[in-house]
Amino acid sequence: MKNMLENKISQALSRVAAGAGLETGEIRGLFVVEEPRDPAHGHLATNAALVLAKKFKMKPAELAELIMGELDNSEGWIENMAKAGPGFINFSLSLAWWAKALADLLAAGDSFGQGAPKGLKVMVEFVSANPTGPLHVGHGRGAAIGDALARVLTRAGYEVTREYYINDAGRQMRILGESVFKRLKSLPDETGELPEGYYQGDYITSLAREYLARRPDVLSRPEEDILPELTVFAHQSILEGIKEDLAAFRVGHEVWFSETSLYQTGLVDQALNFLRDKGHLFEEEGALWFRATALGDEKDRVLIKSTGEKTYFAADLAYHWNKFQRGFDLVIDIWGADHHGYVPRMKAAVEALGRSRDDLGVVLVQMVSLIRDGKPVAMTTRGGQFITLREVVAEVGADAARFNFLTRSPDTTLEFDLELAKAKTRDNPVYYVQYVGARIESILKNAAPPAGPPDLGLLTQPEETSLIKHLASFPELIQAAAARREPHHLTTYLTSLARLFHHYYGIHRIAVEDNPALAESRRALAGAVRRVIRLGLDLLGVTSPDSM
RNA sequence: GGGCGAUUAGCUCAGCUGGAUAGAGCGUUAGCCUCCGGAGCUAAAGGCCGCGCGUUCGAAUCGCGCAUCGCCCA
Repeated sequence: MKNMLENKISQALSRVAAGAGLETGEIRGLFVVEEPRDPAHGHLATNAALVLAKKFKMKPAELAELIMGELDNSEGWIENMAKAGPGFINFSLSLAWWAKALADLLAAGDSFGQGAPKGLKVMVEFVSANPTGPLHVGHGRGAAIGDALARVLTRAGYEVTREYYINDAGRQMRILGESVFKRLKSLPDETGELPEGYYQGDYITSLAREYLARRPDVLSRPEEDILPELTVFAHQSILEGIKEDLAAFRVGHEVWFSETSLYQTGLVDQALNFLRDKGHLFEEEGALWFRATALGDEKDRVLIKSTGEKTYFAADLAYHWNKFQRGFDLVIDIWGADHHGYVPRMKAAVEALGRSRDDLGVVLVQMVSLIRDGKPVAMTTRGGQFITLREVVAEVGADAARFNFLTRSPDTTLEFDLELAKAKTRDNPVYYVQYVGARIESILKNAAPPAGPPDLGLLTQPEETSLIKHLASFPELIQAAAARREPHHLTTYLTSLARLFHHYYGIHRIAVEDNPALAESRRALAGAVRRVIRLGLDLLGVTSPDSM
């Protein structure tokens, strides 16, 4: 509906441009729907700020005059027009405009905000933690962002696949197996530190104990026999744990992609051959290199070391080649911000593989620090002292954890206050938002079924118009969040919506006893709020209970 | 030394494809429980949007430089 107004103004702009002998494309317009200056007016104003292309040097005020003269308001959507200040035109939209917006929302039901299919396949690859230990809090933030982004993209009209890349090849796996082996040998003593460079946590001890219980004869066999099976056992056990943790966090990947499979199916060699044919590779000092500097990276990258061992990057490159081969139009990777140096390399690789570098989108997620009692909680992966995602979810619940992970922009570090996340008060945004849903359910539950369609024209209070305006911007918000790959805008939106409703509720009675028709209209509005709260929370992967 | 991100109210943060008087929550202060869910609401106080220069009719938003913090690389 905002687009309708924009179209009208754009058309007016075109006529002005033609009259002034300008090309339409040389005029820029910017339109923002805003609260009215005078809230008592009861309408919303559209602020049209107009900027002419620099070379024509037309004053915005002159242009504003011309636009106003050209605007077609034969349908009466625009109730009031007034020039307000240099370059600004205020449009007050009629109540009928907003009543129709609310009617459209109600008619759309649960499909409200669902974007038309874009015909684009998107992969969101996220978490992808090495299966060498349990997921920690930082992984949780990446998981929440990746999963919410996938939901938002789906709602925006993309065809989305969630994927987890399992780094189950190479050195890390070997060290994992050896770590368990060393711990196995030290049993029943489990207190001693393993040597430097080995994984230390309690989970290593648990794995060792578990394996010993399963195969009591394990230590009587030669080391080269047991190491491989110990490695497989450890990595599979840990992966199972990761899957359980993610499931408890309501995160589901459709595809679990194994790094090892890239080698088994020959994809790495195929990808390297492809690049060699395209002239992106060269040999030097016995190693095979990717000429990344030609595509914007700061140095060239080794793909096969002089020892013959392929690098992690070689596998990752093959993996991304495979992603595009599977038909994805857009590939989004969610990485920890400490991998940011990897971005130019991967972009260069994507370009070398024959795609636009923009076909790969990378979302970098900054660190999480946990706060308890106002003090940071120490989190190191060394020495087994780290807070796992499982512990956090067990303590505060998946709803609070997810919502809190999604309150901030990915590129700012996040302080996660454990006490606050558990609080059942206004302080805690997730409860605040959920509370609105429960409150509305309670209000609607007490009402008799409506006799007929509500008269939405009765909703003339400014607080009602503010609510409708906010509700009506939901589809637009989803598109913006998808385009910018920033699901955290949903939390801001929902918190605002909750505040608007609480405010409205505090001022106006919904179940007005002496005016059943008005009560019916207000219940319809409340129902619309309830629906958008539910839809919005669902995009975050947070539940919206009917009672709390 | 190079790179990426951050810097907005006492605290934690939104807002950034340039628009009118920069927004929330917490905290502080003053109010509201015969009232549809008080897990709530009303209001007040609180800002050189890190600093400087530039582009523009207009900059928290864009560009350049500097400072501080975090991270990555050498």
